[in-house]
Amino acid sequence: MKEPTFPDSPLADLCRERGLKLTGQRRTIAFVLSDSDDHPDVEELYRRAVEVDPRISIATVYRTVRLFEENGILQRRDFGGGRARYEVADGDHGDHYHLIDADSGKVIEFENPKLDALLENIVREMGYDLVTTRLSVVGRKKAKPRGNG
Amino acid sequence: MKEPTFPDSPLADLCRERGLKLTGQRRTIAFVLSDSDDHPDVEELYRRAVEVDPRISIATVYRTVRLFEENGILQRRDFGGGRARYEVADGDHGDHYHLIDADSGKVIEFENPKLDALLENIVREMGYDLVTTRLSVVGRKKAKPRGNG
DNA sequence: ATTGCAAATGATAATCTTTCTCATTAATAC
DNA sequence: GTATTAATGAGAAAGATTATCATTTGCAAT
Ligand SMILES: [Mn+2]
Ligand SMILES: [Mn+2]
Ligand SMILES: [Zn+2]
Ligand SMILES: [Zn+2]
Repeated sequence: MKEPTFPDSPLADLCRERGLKLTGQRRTIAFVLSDSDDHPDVEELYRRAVEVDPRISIATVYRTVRLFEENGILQRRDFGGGRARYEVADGDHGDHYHLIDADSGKVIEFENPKLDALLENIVREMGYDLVTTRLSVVGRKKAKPRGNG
Repeated sequence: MKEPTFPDSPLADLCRERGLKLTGQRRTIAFVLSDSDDHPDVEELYRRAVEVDPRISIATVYRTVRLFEENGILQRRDFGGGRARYEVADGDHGDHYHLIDADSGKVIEFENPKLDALLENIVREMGYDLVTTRLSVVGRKKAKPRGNG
């Protein structure tokens, strides 16, 4: 019966601004998401959310990420591996791409205006307007070249 | 009891070269794949294979695309929509990318050496060797600008 | 051509992620 | 505080893929 107390997160505010009903669960999930700077999948979000408020079900996490994505609050990512992953669609964080370490699975973000522009141009020259770019590269850490091999 | 007769496809030969046992089913699936120039999913491959030889199960199609992918014969693609899609990893067809028409779902292939090089460079400058590029863009057909609106 | 054996197949169960159902609960407006 | 309506929880269902296991088959050695 005791409700956990935590401040309204930026995402919770966004939720309100869009006229979405701000339930306890959504407030919790929004808090967890605002607090994350990685790319959790639904199971991981569920774990983090339960830690803040155990009165939450995984069904609601699924529902909420879908809702947030439909409302432009979240971005869904697919890094392979079968489950969707999510991150905040942050205005000032900006569009970015992902490099996945082939050995560790670690996700490294990067931006590149040249790449932005090139993709725009390619698509335009094919007679289309760019709607979405789905891009991730897998790489393997280079062995540092040594003076004496 | 009657076996369908069709010539060995390039992929069937590849299969033999790699020392993979060339079963009737694999010959059929290889034939169907060699005959395709699109990006079928497993269900679609199954449909095409059954047309050539009904003595084939979808389990074997799943097994075979996995085997072929592990052996560099096939490439798996993910265009969203829940099912993996496949195309021949053709040496002379070359690496290419995919533009998906947002309205029709049609897949349009393109190559772009500048893009190849840029991605290589970006990844290298982050200290990695490029292993795989997963890239597809979604676009919407531009309305042709008209002299009189 | 026959035989022997390991590997592949077919049918179906199991798994995994995500969505749906429906009875119950809770958020917002009055 | 009450009413209304939407959201939630628990579990069933769906959809894609993989695993299981008895049976069949490719292929190499006779
Ligand atoms: Mn995927
Ligand atoms: Mn997918
Ligand atoms: Zn990111
Ligand atoms: Zn292609």
